[in-house]
Parts: sequence; structure tokens; C-alpha cells
Amino acid sequence: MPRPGRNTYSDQKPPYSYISLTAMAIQSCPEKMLPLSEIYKFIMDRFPYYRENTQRWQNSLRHNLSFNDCFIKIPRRPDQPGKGSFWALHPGCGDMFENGSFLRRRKRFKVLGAVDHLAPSKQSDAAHYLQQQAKLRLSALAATGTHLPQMSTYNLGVTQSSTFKHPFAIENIIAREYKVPGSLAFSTMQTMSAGYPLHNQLTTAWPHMYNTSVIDTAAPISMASSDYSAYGMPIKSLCHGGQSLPAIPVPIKPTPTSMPGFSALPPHIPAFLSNSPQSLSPTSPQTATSQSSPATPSETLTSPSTLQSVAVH
DNA sequence: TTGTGTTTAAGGCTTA
DNA sequence: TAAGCCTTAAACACAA
Repeated sequence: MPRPGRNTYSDQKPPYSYISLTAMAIQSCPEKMLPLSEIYKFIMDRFPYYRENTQRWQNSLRHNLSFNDCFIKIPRRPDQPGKGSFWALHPGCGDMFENGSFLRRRKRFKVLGAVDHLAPSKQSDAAHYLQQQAKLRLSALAATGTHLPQMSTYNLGVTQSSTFKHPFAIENIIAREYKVPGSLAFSTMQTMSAGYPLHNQLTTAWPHMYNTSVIDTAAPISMASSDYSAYGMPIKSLCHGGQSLPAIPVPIKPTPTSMPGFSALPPHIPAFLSNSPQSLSPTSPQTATSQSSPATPSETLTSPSTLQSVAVH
């Protein structure tokens, strides 16, 4: 793994792949979906390296979005004018990264050929679900007269201040890994008490996928409003410490970190997943995450229950 | 015109 | 060593 010799990524290429960077951007957004331009912004804000040669890496990034099944395209609604679609993570890609670390992908995520016949409905289902999530949030926020909070979904339902920076937030990771090159990154991460692997992140976006130990296309999805918090988040998924901790889809190669219950946390969870708009760079301005475009859906409740996937190796 | 999205190809690197 | 992953480049189509 490259070890930048400077304090920041300012002149070093981050050790993350484009897939990881894209996943970071998407996960950093409360809606768990971003338009391409916002993904660009997220990356450029946090990694000054990518403020140059934009054509090159942006082309690569677009290639990855199209090529990899772990990304799903969500069309804009008519009331969401703008170029391009929204991009989200496929709900089944939670185990894609080794030990939950975005530094390395465990295996390539690929949609099962056997269920490819469902492909036409995949994106619309995903769109329905994500937009429904946004709708629920917006409804709740409208009722309380507040704005969409720029706070991590982790903070919802738990006693953390709005300024809380998750220990695995990308800011912290980078600060630890690169402010002191070759130093305490690993051990520091190990000492962190409360990790939030990608699975937990996905739980917020795809609760039905992570509240069952297996992907069950037949299982009806309860979307009763009582199951949701004020932000449209499934209450169960917010209770990290409870019994309702989401189970993880069985990986091809099970690892301790992917076992239900998270008895063992990854030693270097990436998790970039803070929604904090703070830049990782000493020079970067406001980040894109605070400007993400929430959907304003109006569809009826729909769950992407037909989504099936498998990580292959 | 520009941004977005798709596809193909090639080469380097890592892993099994 | 083969396979897979990642990056980069390029061409093309489409839409705002």
C-alpha cells in the first residue's frame, strides 16, 4: 500500500480504487445516491490529487460506474431536472471489500446471471426504494419544519453530537494514515471501539437486505411508518448495539468480520462514510456531500425485493 | 457544446 | 502462470 511521504494526499494518489472512491462518495450522502457530478465533487474535495487531469480519472470513473455491477443507475425523476442519473450502490455489494476496507476489494461484485432476467426491474426497484427513503425523510422533516440534517446517519438515534466525527470517517482515516506516514494507522484503528462496517451503512439504505441473513426475494418487506425513524431510517438499523443488528449476506469466503453480530471488527475499516462535509484536505472547500440532491419521490412504497446478487471470485 | 453513459481494448499489478 | 482486478485510453451515442 502506498505511503505518501507528505502529510496529506495533496500530491499523492490515494490508495483507493475508483470503485472505492465512488462508493465513498455515494455512502457519504444521506440519500445513498449521487449524480455523477457530485461524485466528482466529492472526490476532488477530499483528494486534491484528483483536481488535476480530471478528464483522465473522470473517464475512468465513468467506466467503472458502467462496468461494475456494484453500481446501479437511478434515473432522475421529472421533477429532478439535470444531467445524468443518480448512482447508488447495489444492495448486495456490502461484502465486496475485504474486511470491510475500501483499500482492497475482496472480490468482484457481479449480478447473478440467473436473475439477469430481472435486470429491467432492478434499477426501477432500486430507484423506488431509495426515493421512498428520501420521501420518508422529507416528510418527517417537513412535519418538523427542519432541513435535511447534514449529519451522519450514524448519529440518528444515538447520543452523538452533530459535530461528532466518526472514528472511521474518511477524514479520520486519512488523518491517521497519512499525517504520520507509516505510523499508527493500523493500531489506532484497532483501538477504536465502535466500528461501522459498510454493512451497517448499507443497512440504512437497504434495510430489508440487511435485516435478513439471506436475500429472500419472497419475503414481504414491511415498510410501515412505525418502523422508521424521523429521517426515514429503519429504526432497527439504527440500533447498532441491539439484537436487531443487521445480519450480513453470507459471503463466498466468510470472514469473522462478515459474520452476523460483528463480533470482530475489521482492523482497518475505511469508512469514509461520515456525512460530515468537512474536507480531508487542508485546502479543500465545502464538500459535495452537503449538496447532495435529495429525491422528491411520490411513488407508492416499493421494495427492490427482486434484487439478487452475488459476489463472485 | 458539453456532460453523461456505454463499450472495447490494452497493459500493469496482485492473487490464487 | 493464469485469472482477476485496476487503470487508462478511446470511440461512440445520447441528452440537457
